[in-house]
Amino acid sequence: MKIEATTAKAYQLVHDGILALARAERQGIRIDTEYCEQKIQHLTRKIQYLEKKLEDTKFYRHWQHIYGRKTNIHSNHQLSRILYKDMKIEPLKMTGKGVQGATDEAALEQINIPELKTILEIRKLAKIKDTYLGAFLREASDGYIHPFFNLHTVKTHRSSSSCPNFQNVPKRDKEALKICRRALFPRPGHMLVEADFSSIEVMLSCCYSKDPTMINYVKNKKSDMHLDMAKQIFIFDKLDKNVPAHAILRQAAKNAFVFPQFYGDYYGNNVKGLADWVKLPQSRWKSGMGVELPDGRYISDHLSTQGIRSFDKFTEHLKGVENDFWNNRFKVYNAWRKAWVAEYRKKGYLKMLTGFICSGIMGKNEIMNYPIQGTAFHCLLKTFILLDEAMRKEQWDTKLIGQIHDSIIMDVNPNEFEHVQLTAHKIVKEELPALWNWINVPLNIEIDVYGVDQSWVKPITS
DNA sequence: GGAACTCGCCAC
DNA sequence: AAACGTGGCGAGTTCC
Repeated sequence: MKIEATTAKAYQLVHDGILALARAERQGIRIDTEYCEQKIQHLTRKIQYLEKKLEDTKFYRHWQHIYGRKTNIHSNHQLSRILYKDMKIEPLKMTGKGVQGATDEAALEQINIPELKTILEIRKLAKIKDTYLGAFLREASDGYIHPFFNLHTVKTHRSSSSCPNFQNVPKRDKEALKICRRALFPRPGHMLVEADFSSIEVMLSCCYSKDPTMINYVKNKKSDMHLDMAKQIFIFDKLDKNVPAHAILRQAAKNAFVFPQFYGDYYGNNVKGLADWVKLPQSRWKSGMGVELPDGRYISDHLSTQGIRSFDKFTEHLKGVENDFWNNRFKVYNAWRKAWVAEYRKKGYLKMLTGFICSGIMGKNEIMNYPIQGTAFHCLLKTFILLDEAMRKEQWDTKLIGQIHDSIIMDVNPNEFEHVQLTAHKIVKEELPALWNWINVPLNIEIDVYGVDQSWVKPITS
Protein backbone atom coordinates (compact mmCIF):
# COMPACT_ATOMS: atom_id res chain seq x y z
CA MET A 1 0.00 0.00 0.00
CA LYS A 2 1.15 3.47 -0.88
CA ILE A 3 1.06 5.92 2.00
CA GLU A 4 1.36 9.64 1.38
CA ALA A 5 0.22 12.86 3.00
CA THR A 6 -2.01 14.04 0.12
CA THR A 7 -3.01 17.61 1.04
CA ALA A 8 -0.88 20.69 1.67
CA LYS A 9 -1.61 20.88 5.40
CA ALA A 10 -1.08 17.14 5.79
CA TYR A 11 2.22 17.44 3.92
CA GLN A 12 3.33 20.29 6.18
CA LEU A 13 2.60 18.25 9.30
CA VAL A 14 4.62 15.30 8.01
CA HIS A 15 7.43 17.61 6.91
CA ASP A 16 7.69 19.34 10.30
CA GLY A 17 7.09 16.05 12.09
CA ILE A 18 9.87 14.18 10.29
CA LEU A 19 12.37 16.90 11.20
CA ALA A 20 11.32 17.02 14.86
CA LEU A 21 11.40 13.22 15.12
CA ALA A 22 14.79 13.08 13.39
CA ARG A 23 16.18 15.38 16.06
CA ALA A 24 14.82 13.06 18.74
CA GLU A 25 16.33 10.06 16.94
CA ARG A 26 19.68 11.79 16.89
CA GLN A 27 19.50 12.48 20.64
CA GLY A 28 18.67 8.86 21.45
CA ILE A 29 17.94 7.18 24.74
CA ARG A 30 20.60 6.34 27.29
CA ILE A 31 21.03 2.64 27.88
CA ASP A 32 22.81 0.57 30.52
CA THR A 33 24.63 -1.94 28.32
CA GLU A 34 26.38 -3.63 31.22
CA TYR A 35 23.03 -4.37 32.80
CA CYS A 36 21.71 -5.74 29.50
CA GLU A 37 24.69 -8.08 29.14
CA GLN A 38 24.37 -9.34 32.70
CA LYS A 39 20.63 -9.77 32.48
CA ILE A 40 20.92 -11.64 29.19
CA GLN A 41 23.40 -14.05 30.82
CA HIS A 42 21.06 -14.46 33.75
CA LEU A 43 18.07 -15.13 31.49
CA THR A 44 20.10 -17.56 29.39
CA ARG A 45 20.90 -19.61 32.48
CA LYS A 46 17.28 -19.50 33.62
CA ILE A 47 16.10 -20.68 30.20
CA GLN A 48 18.72 -23.45 30.16
CA TYR A 49 17.52 -24.62 33.55
CA LEU A 50 13.91 -24.74 32.36
CA GLU A 51 14.96 -26.57 29.20
CA LYS A 52 16.80 -29.19 31.27
CA LYS A 53 13.76 -29.56 33.46
CA LEU A 54 11.60 -30.09 30.40
CA GLU A 55 13.98 -32.63 28.85
CA ASP A 56 13.54 -34.78 31.91
CA THR A 57 9.83 -35.39 31.28
CA LYS A 58 7.76 -38.05 29.57
CA PHE A 59 6.19 -35.38 27.39
CA TYR A 60 9.58 -34.37 26.01
CA ARG A 61 10.66 -37.98 25.39
CA HIS A 62 7.46 -38.50 23.46
CA TRP A 63 8.25 -35.39 21.41
CA GLN A 64 11.76 -36.73 20.81
CA HIS A 65 10.32 -40.04 19.71
CA ILE A 66 8.49 -38.24 16.89
CA TYR A 67 11.08 -35.64 15.89
CA GLY A 68 14.34 -37.32 16.89
CA ARG A 69 17.38 -35.06 16.49
CA LYS A 70 15.20 -32.30 15.02
CA THR A 71 13.31 -31.90 18.31
CA ASN A 72 13.07 -28.20 19.13
CA ILE A 73 10.97 -27.01 22.02
CA HIS A 74 10.88 -23.52 20.49
CA SER A 75 9.05 -24.86 17.44
CA ASN A 76 5.33 -24.21 17.64
CA HIS A 77 4.88 -26.15 14.43
CA GLN A 78 6.25 -29.28 16.11
CA LEU A 79 4.26 -28.62 19.28
CA SER A 80 1.03 -28.29 17.30
CA ARG A 81 1.65 -31.66 15.65
CA ILE A 82 2.49 -33.35 18.94
CA LEU A 83 -0.59 -32.04 20.74
CA TYR A 84 -3.25 -32.14 18.08
CA LYS A 85 -2.19 -34.93 15.72
CA ASP A 86 -0.20 -37.27 17.86
CA MET A 87 -1.87 -36.96 21.25
CA LYS A 88 -5.19 -36.36 19.47
CA ILE A 89 -6.19 -33.41 21.66
CA GLU A 90 -9.07 -31.47 20.16
CA PRO A 91 -7.74 -27.98 19.28
CA LEU A 92 -9.87 -25.27 20.86
CA LYS A 93 -8.79 -22.75 18.27
CA MET A 94 -6.85 -22.62 15.04
CA THR A 95 -3.99 -20.32 14.04
CA GLY A 96 -4.69 -17.10 12.14
CA LYS A 97 -4.24 -18.64 8.71
CA GLY A 98 -6.28 -21.51 10.03
CA VAL A 99 -4.42 -24.67 9.03
CA GLN A 100 -3.11 -25.97 12.35
CA GLY A 101 -4.18 -25.94 15.98
CA ALA A 102 -3.00 -22.83 17.80
CA THR A 103 -0.23 -23.07 20.39
CA ASP A 104 -0.46 -19.57 21.80
CA GLU A 105 -0.77 -18.86 25.51
CA ALA A 106 -4.58 -18.98 25.55
CA ALA A 107 -4.61 -22.36 23.79
CA LEU A 108 -1.90 -23.99 25.93
CA GLU A 109 -3.52 -22.80 29.17
CA GLN A 110 -6.62 -24.82 28.31
CA ILE A 111 -4.66 -28.08 28.07
CA ASN A 112 -3.87 -29.95 31.25
CA ILE A 113 -0.24 -30.88 30.63
CA PRO A 114 2.15 -29.39 33.22
CA GLU A 115 5.07 -29.28 30.77
CA LEU A 116 3.19 -26.66 28.74
CA LYS A 117 3.55 -24.25 31.66
CA THR A 118 7.31 -24.65 31.38
CA ILE A 119 7.16 -23.97 27.65
CA LEU A 120 5.17 -20.78 28.29
CA GLU A 121 7.68 -19.69 30.91
CA ILE A 122 10.56 -20.29 28.49
CA ARG A 123 8.73 -18.34 25.79
CA LYS A 124 8.24 -15.37 28.08
CA LEU A 125 11.89 -15.23 29.16
CA ALA A 126 13.13 -15.72 25.59
CA LYS A 127 10.91 -12.87 24.42
CA ILE A 128 12.42 -10.51 27.01
CA LYS A 129 15.94 -11.66 26.22
CA ASP A 130 15.81 -11.64 22.42
CA THR A 131 13.19 -9.07 21.42
CA TYR A 132 14.05 -6.41 23.96
CA LEU A 133 17.39 -6.67 25.79
CA GLY A 134 19.06 -8.33 22.79
CA ALA A 135 17.77 -5.69 20.39
CA PHE A 136 18.79 -2.88 22.76
CA LEU A 137 22.35 -4.20 22.87
CA ARG A 138 22.49 -4.78 19.13
CA GLU A 139 21.33 -1.21 18.48
CA ALA A 140 23.36 0.46 21.22
CA SER A 141 26.04 2.91 20.19
CA ASP A 142 28.19 4.75 22.74
CA GLY A 143 25.64 4.07 25.46
CA TYR A 144 22.59 5.24 23.51
CA ILE A 145 19.95 3.63 21.34
CA HIS A 146 18.44 5.64 18.51
CA PRO A 147 15.06 4.18 17.62
CA PHE A 148 13.57 5.28 14.28
CA PHE A 149 10.15 6.94 14.23
CA ASN A 150 8.58 6.55 10.81
CA LEU A 151 5.71 8.59 9.37
CA HIS A 152 5.39 6.84 6.02
CA THR A 153 4.59 3.22 6.89
CA VAL A 154 1.13 3.10 8.43
CA LYS A 155 -2.22 2.94 6.62
CA THR A 156 -3.92 5.15 9.23
CA HIS A 157 -1.20 7.84 9.07
CA ARG A 158 0.00 6.95 12.54
CA SER A 159 3.72 6.38 13.17
CA SER A 160 5.78 3.25 13.58
CA SER A 161 9.12 2.64 15.27
CA SER A 162 12.02 0.28 14.57
CA CYS A 163 15.64 -0.59 15.26
CA PRO A 164 14.71 -1.06 18.01
CA ASN A 165 10.95 -0.62 18.19
CA PHE A 166 10.52 1.85 21.05
CA GLN A 167 6.72 1.56 20.95
CA ASN A 168 6.25 -1.95 22.33
CA VAL A 169 8.47 -2.21 25.41
CA PRO A 170 6.57 -4.33 28.02
CA LYS A 171 4.33 -2.47 30.43
CA ARG A 172 1.37 -4.72 31.33
CA ASP A 173 3.41 -7.66 32.66
CA LYS A 174 5.15 -6.26 35.72
CA GLU A 175 8.10 -8.68 35.65
CA ALA A 176 8.81 -8.02 31.97
CA LEU A 177 8.33 -4.28 32.55
CA LYS A 178 10.93 -4.24 35.29
CA ILE A 179 13.54 -6.24 33.40
CA CYS A 180 13.20 -4.34 30.10
CA ARG A 181 12.67 -0.79 31.29
CA ARG A 182 15.47 -1.07 33.83
CA ALA A 183 17.79 -0.85 30.79
CA LEU A 184 16.73 2.66 29.77
CA PHE A 185 17.93 5.77 31.61
CA PRO A 186 17.97 9.55 31.43
CA ARG A 187 21.17 11.51 30.93
CA PRO A 188 23.21 12.03 34.14
CA GLY A 189 21.36 14.30 36.58
CA HIS A 190 18.23 14.22 34.41
CA MET A 191 14.92 12.45 34.74
CA LEU A 192 12.66 10.66 32.29
CA VAL A 193 9.27 12.32 31.86
CA GLU A 194 6.32 10.94 29.96
CA ALA A 195 3.42 13.13 28.82
CA ASP A 196 0.36 11.05 27.90
CA PHE A 197 -2.76 12.36 26.18
CA SER A 198 -5.84 11.46 28.23
CA SER A 199 -8.31 9.29 26.29
CA ILE A 200 -7.23 10.88 23.04
CA GLU A 201 -9.17 8.46 20.80
CA VAL A 202 -12.40 9.20 22.68
CA MET A 203 -11.68 12.91 22.20
CA LEU A 204 -11.33 12.39 18.46
CA SER A 205 -14.54 10.37 18.40
CA CYS A 206 -16.19 13.50 19.80
CA CYS A 207 -14.55 15.70 17.16
CA TYR A 208 -15.79 13.54 14.30
CA SER A 209 -19.24 12.56 15.58
CA LYS A 210 -20.12 15.59 17.76
CA ASP A 211 -22.11 13.13 19.88
CA PRO A 212 -23.47 15.20 22.84
CA THR A 213 -23.57 12.24 25.23
CA MET A 214 -19.95 11.38 24.51
CA ILE A 215 -18.91 15.03 24.78
CA ASN A 216 -20.66 15.27 28.12
CA TYR A 217 -18.82 12.19 29.36
CA VAL A 218 -15.41 13.70 28.63
CA LYS A 219 -16.28 17.22 29.77
CA ASN A 220 -18.06 16.34 32.99
CA LYS A 221 -15.54 15.07 35.51
CA LYS A 222 -18.25 13.52 37.65
CA SER A 223 -19.53 11.29 34.85
CA ASP A 224 -17.81 8.01 34.08
CA MET A 225 -18.66 6.11 30.89
CA HIS A 226 -17.04 2.86 31.96
CA LEU A 227 -18.68 2.84 35.36
CA ASP A 228 -22.06 3.55 33.76
CA MET A 229 -21.51 0.65 31.37
CA ALA A 230 -20.48 -1.59 34.27
CA LYS A 231 -23.75 -0.73 36.01
CA GLN A 232 -25.74 -1.60 32.92
CA ILE A 233 -23.84 -4.76 32.01
CA PHE A 234 -23.83 -6.23 35.53
CA ILE A 235 -27.17 -4.68 36.53
CA PHE A 236 -26.38 -2.53 39.53
CA ASP A 237 -28.14 0.67 40.52
CA LYS A 238 -25.04 1.94 42.23
CA LEU A 239 -21.34 1.17 41.96
CA ASP A 240 -18.46 2.90 43.70
CA LYS A 241 -15.29 2.68 41.64
CA ASN A 242 -13.16 3.05 44.76
CA VAL A 243 -14.36 -0.33 46.01
CA PRO A 244 -11.91 -2.91 44.59
CA ALA A 245 -14.63 -5.42 43.59
CA HIS A 246 -16.46 -2.64 41.76
CA ALA A 247 -13.25 -1.46 40.13
CA ILE A 248 -12.96 -4.91 38.54
CA LEU A 249 -16.45 -4.58 37.09
CA ARG A 250 -15.55 -1.17 35.69
CA GLN A 251 -12.32 -2.50 34.16
CA ALA A 252 -14.24 -5.40 32.67
CA ALA A 253 -16.77 -3.04 31.09
CA LYS A 254 -13.99 -0.81 29.77
CA ASN A 255 -11.66 -3.48 28.40
CA ALA A 256 -14.12 -6.18 27.34
CA PHE A 257 -17.03 -4.07 26.13
CA VAL A 258 -16.52 -0.33 25.54
CA PHE A 259 -13.13 -0.43 23.77
CA PRO A 260 -13.85 -3.50 21.63
CA GLN A 261 -17.24 -2.01 20.66
CA PHE A 262 -15.56 1.15 19.43
CA TYR A 263 -13.11 -0.97 17.42
CA GLY A 264 -16.06 -2.71 15.76
CA ASP A 265 -16.51 -5.83 17.87
CA TYR A 266 -19.91 -7.28 18.83
CA TYR A 267 -21.63 -8.64 21.95
CA GLY A 268 -21.05 -12.30 21.02
CA ASN A 269 -17.30 -11.80 21.46
CA ASN A 270 -17.56 -9.30 24.31
CA VAL A 271 -19.50 -11.72 26.47
CA LYS A 272 -16.55 -14.14 26.58
CA GLY A 273 -14.16 -11.40 27.66
CA LEU A 274 -16.59 -10.14 30.29
CA ALA A 275 -17.07 -13.65 31.70
CA ASP A 276 -13.28 -14.04 31.92
CA TRP A 277 -12.91 -10.76 33.78
CA VAL A 278 -15.45 -11.69 36.45
CA LYS A 279 -14.33 -15.34 36.49
CA LEU A 280 -17.59 -16.91 35.37
CA PRO A 281 -17.61 -20.04 33.16
CA GLN A 282 -19.19 -20.27 29.71
CA SER A 283 -21.92 -22.60 30.94
CA ARG A 284 -24.71 -22.71 33.54
CA TRP A 285 -23.88 -20.75 36.68
CA LYS A 286 -24.28 -21.97 40.24
CA SER A 287 -24.30 -20.13 43.55
CA GLY A 288 -20.90 -18.83 44.74
CA MET A 289 -19.31 -18.46 41.31
CA GLY A 290 -17.15 -15.62 39.97
CA VAL A 291 -15.73 -12.58 41.71
CA GLU A 292 -16.76 -11.76 45.26
CA LEU A 293 -18.76 -8.60 45.91
CA PRO A 294 -18.23 -6.26 48.87
CA ASP A 295 -21.30 -7.63 50.67
CA GLY A 296 -19.81 -11.14 50.63
CA ARG A 297 -22.05 -12.44 47.86
CA TYR A 298 -20.67 -13.62 44.53
CA ILE A 299 -21.41 -12.14 41.12
CA SER A 300 -23.29 -15.27 40.02
CA ASP A 301 -25.71 -14.88 42.94
CA HIS A 302 -26.24 -11.22 42.18
CA LEU A 303 -26.96 -11.90 38.49
CA SER A 304 -29.21 -14.79 39.48
CA THR A 305 -31.46 -12.36 41.38
CA GLN A 306 -31.72 -10.49 38.06
CA GLY A 307 -32.81 -13.64 36.25
CA ILE A 308 -29.43 -14.37 34.67
CA ARG A 309 -28.26 -17.86 35.60
CA SER A 310 -26.14 -18.87 32.63
CA PHE A 311 -23.63 -17.66 30.07
CA ASP A 312 -26.29 -17.91 27.36
CA LYS A 313 -28.73 -15.78 29.33
CA PHE A 314 -25.95 -13.23 29.94
CA THR A 315 -25.22 -13.18 26.20
CA GLU A 316 -28.85 -12.36 25.52
CA HIS A 317 -28.72 -9.57 28.09
CA LEU A 318 -25.55 -8.16 26.52
CA LYS A 319 -27.22 -8.09 23.13
CA GLY A 320 -29.73 -5.68 24.64
CA VAL A 321 -26.95 -3.61 26.19
CA GLU A 322 -25.22 -3.35 22.81
CA ASN A 323 -28.45 -2.31 21.14
CA ASP A 324 -28.99 0.40 23.76
CA PHE A 325 -25.35 1.49 23.49
CA TRP A 326 -25.59 2.36 19.81
CA ASN A 327 -29.27 3.16 19.27
CA ASN A 328 -29.89 5.10 22.43
CA ARG A 329 -26.85 6.16 24.44
CA PHE A 330 -24.56 7.00 21.51
CA LYS A 331 -27.09 7.35 18.74
CA VAL A 332 -25.46 10.48 17.30
CA TYR A 333 -22.12 8.67 17.12
CA ASN A 334 -23.88 5.77 15.43
CA ALA A 335 -25.46 8.11 12.89
CA TRP A 336 -22.01 9.58 12.19
CA ARG A 337 -20.60 6.08 11.64
CA LYS A 338 -23.26 5.29 9.09
CA ALA A 339 -22.87 8.61 7.27
CA TRP A 340 -19.06 8.30 7.32
CA VAL A 341 -19.13 4.83 5.81
CA ALA A 342 -21.68 5.91 3.19
CA GLU A 343 -19.52 8.87 2.24
CA TYR A 344 -16.44 6.68 1.78
CA ARG A 345 -18.42 4.27 -0.37
CA LYS A 346 -19.59 7.14 -2.54
CA LYS A 347 -16.23 8.90 -2.91
CA GLY A 348 -13.83 5.96 -2.65
CA TYR A 349 -11.66 7.64 -0.06
CA LEU A 350 -11.87 9.27 3.35
CA LYS A 351 -10.40 12.57 4.44
CA MET A 352 -9.31 13.22 8.01
CA LEU A 353 -9.79 16.49 9.90
CA THR A 354 -6.01 16.97 9.58
CA GLY A 355 -6.19 16.75 5.78
CA PHE A 356 -4.79 13.23 5.40
CA ILE A 357 -6.51 10.97 2.91
CA CYS A 358 -6.97 7.20 3.03
CA SER A 359 -7.96 5.44 -0.15
CA GLY A 360 -8.10 1.86 -1.34
CA ILE A 361 -10.49 -0.91 -0.48
CA MET A 362 -11.52 -0.75 3.17
CA GLY A 363 -13.99 -2.63 5.33
CA LYS A 364 -16.47 -0.96 7.66
CA ASN A 365 -14.30 -1.22 10.78
CA GLU A 366 -11.29 0.21 8.99
CA ILE A 367 -13.31 3.12 7.58
CA MET A 368 -14.40 4.04 11.10
CA ASN A 369 -11.15 3.43 12.93
CA TYR A 370 -8.63 5.03 10.59
CA PRO A 371 -9.68 8.67 11.03
CA ILE A 372 -9.86 8.34 14.82
CA GLN A 373 -6.51 6.60 15.13
CA GLY A 374 -4.72 8.80 12.60
CA THR A 375 -6.04 12.13 13.82
CA ALA A 376 -5.37 11.21 17.45
CA PHE A 377 -1.75 10.66 16.50
CA HIS A 378 -1.63 13.97 14.65
CA CYS A 379 -2.54 15.75 17.89
CA LEU A 380 0.48 14.07 19.44
CA LEU A 381 2.69 14.90 16.47
CA LYS A 382 1.74 18.59 16.42
CA THR A 383 2.43 18.76 20.16
CA PHE A 384 5.79 17.11 19.57
CA ILE A 385 6.63 19.65 16.85
CA LEU A 386 5.67 22.63 19.01
CA LEU A 387 7.59 21.30 22.01
CA ASP A 388 10.63 20.73 19.81
CA GLU A 389 10.33 24.30 18.54
CA ALA A 390 10.13 25.74 22.06
CA MET A 391 13.02 23.55 23.17
CA ARG A 392 15.32 24.83 20.43
CA LYS A 393 14.23 28.45 20.61
CA GLU A 394 14.70 28.61 24.37
CA GLN A 395 17.77 26.37 24.28
CA TRP A 396 16.56 23.83 26.82
CA ASP A 397 18.97 21.30 28.22
CA THR A 398 15.89 19.05 28.26
CA LYS A 399 15.57 16.74 25.25
CA LEU A 400 12.71 15.09 23.39
CA ILE A 401 13.72 11.46 22.92
CA GLY A 402 10.71 9.46 21.80
CA GLN A 403 7.02 9.04 21.20
CA ILE A 404 4.51 6.19 21.63
CA HIS A 405 1.37 7.12 19.62
CA ASP A 406 -0.26 9.17 22.39
CA SER A 407 2.68 9.94 24.66
CA ILE A 408 5.91 11.90 24.46
CA ILE A 409 9.05 10.79 26.30
CA MET A 410 11.50 13.44 27.40
CA ASP A 411 14.88 13.50 29.08
CA VAL A 412 14.41 16.43 31.44
CA ASN A 413 16.79 18.63 33.37
CA PRO A 414 15.06 18.88 36.78
CA ASN A 415 15.61 22.65 36.90
CA GLU A 416 13.59 22.99 33.71
CA PHE A 417 10.82 20.57 34.66
CA GLU A 418 8.25 23.16 35.79
CA HIS A 419 8.73 25.16 32.62
CA VAL A 420 8.59 22.10 30.38
CA GLN A 421 5.39 20.95 32.05
CA LEU A 422 3.83 24.40 31.69
CA THR A 423 4.81 24.61 28.04
CA ALA A 424 3.34 21.17 27.31
CA HIS A 425 0.06 22.04 29.00
CA LYS A 426 -0.12 25.35 27.17
CA ILE A 427 0.36 23.60 23.84
CA VAL A 428 -2.36 20.99 24.29
CA LYS A 429 -4.86 23.18 26.13
CA GLU A 430 -4.44 26.43 24.20
CA GLU A 431 -2.32 26.25 21.07
CA LEU A 432 -3.78 23.08 19.58
CA PRO A 433 -7.45 24.15 19.94
CA ALA A 434 -6.56 27.59 18.56
CA LEU A 435 -4.90 25.99 15.55
CA TRP A 436 -7.55 23.38 14.83
CA ASN A 437 -11.08 24.69 15.27
CA TRP A 438 -12.61 21.23 14.89
CA ILE A 439 -11.37 20.34 18.38
CA ASN A 440 -14.63 20.50 20.38
CA VAL A 441 -13.51 18.93 23.68
CA PRO A 442 -10.78 19.88 26.16
CA LEU A 443 -7.52 18.07 25.41
CA ASN A 444 -5.35 17.14 28.34
CA ILE A 445 -2.11 15.37 29.18
CA GLU A 446 -1.00 13.45 32.24
CA ILE A 447 2.63 13.80 33.21
CA ASP A 448 4.58 10.91 34.72
CA VAL A 449 7.96 11.70 36.23
CA TYR A 450 10.66 9.13 36.91
CA GLY A 451 13.37 9.78 39.48
CA VAL A 452 16.59 11.68 38.83
CA ASP A 453 19.12 9.18 37.42
CA GLN A 454 16.45 6.49 37.67
CA SER A 455 15.43 4.08 34.92
CA TRP A 456 12.07 3.88 33.14
CA VAL A 457 10.58 1.40 35.63
CA LYS A 458 8.44 3.27 38.13
CA PRO A 459 7.20 6.85 38.03
CA ILE A 460 7.55 8.78 41.28
CA THR A 461 4.35 10.72 40.57
CA SER A 462 0.72 9.69 39.88
C1' DG B 1 22.02 -19.30 1.75
C1' DG B 2 18.74 -15.70 1.64
C1' DA B 3 13.83 -14.18 0.83
C1' DA B 4 9.28 -14.70 2.24
C1' DC B 5 6.19 -16.78 4.87
C1' DT B 6 3.71 -18.21 9.54
C1' DC B 7 3.11 -17.87 14.34
C1' DG B 8 3.24 -15.74 18.61
C1' DC B 9 3.52 -11.59 21.41
C1' DC B 10 4.79 -6.89 22.83
C1' DA B 11 2.71 -1.82 22.55
C1' DC B 12 -1.25 1.81 21.63
C1' DA C 1 -25.41 -11.37 7.82
C1' DA C 2 -21.23 -10.77 10.13
C1' DA C 3 -18.47 -9.70 13.67
C1' DC C 4 -11.47 -6.36 16.97
C1' DG C 5 -8.28 -1.30 14.55
C1' DT C 6 -2.63 -0.21 13.86
C1' DG C 7 2.28 -1.64 13.97
C1' DG C 8 7.59 -4.39 14.70
C1' DC C 9 10.16 -8.29 15.44
C1' DG C 10 12.29 -13.06 16.69
C1' DA C 11 12.27 -17.90 15.70
C1' DG C 12 10.98 -21.55 12.89
C1' DT C 13 9.89 -23.08 8.41
C1' DT C 14 9.48 -23.26 3.44
C1' DC C 15 10.66 -21.82 -1.09
C1' DC C 16 13.86 -20.85 -4.70
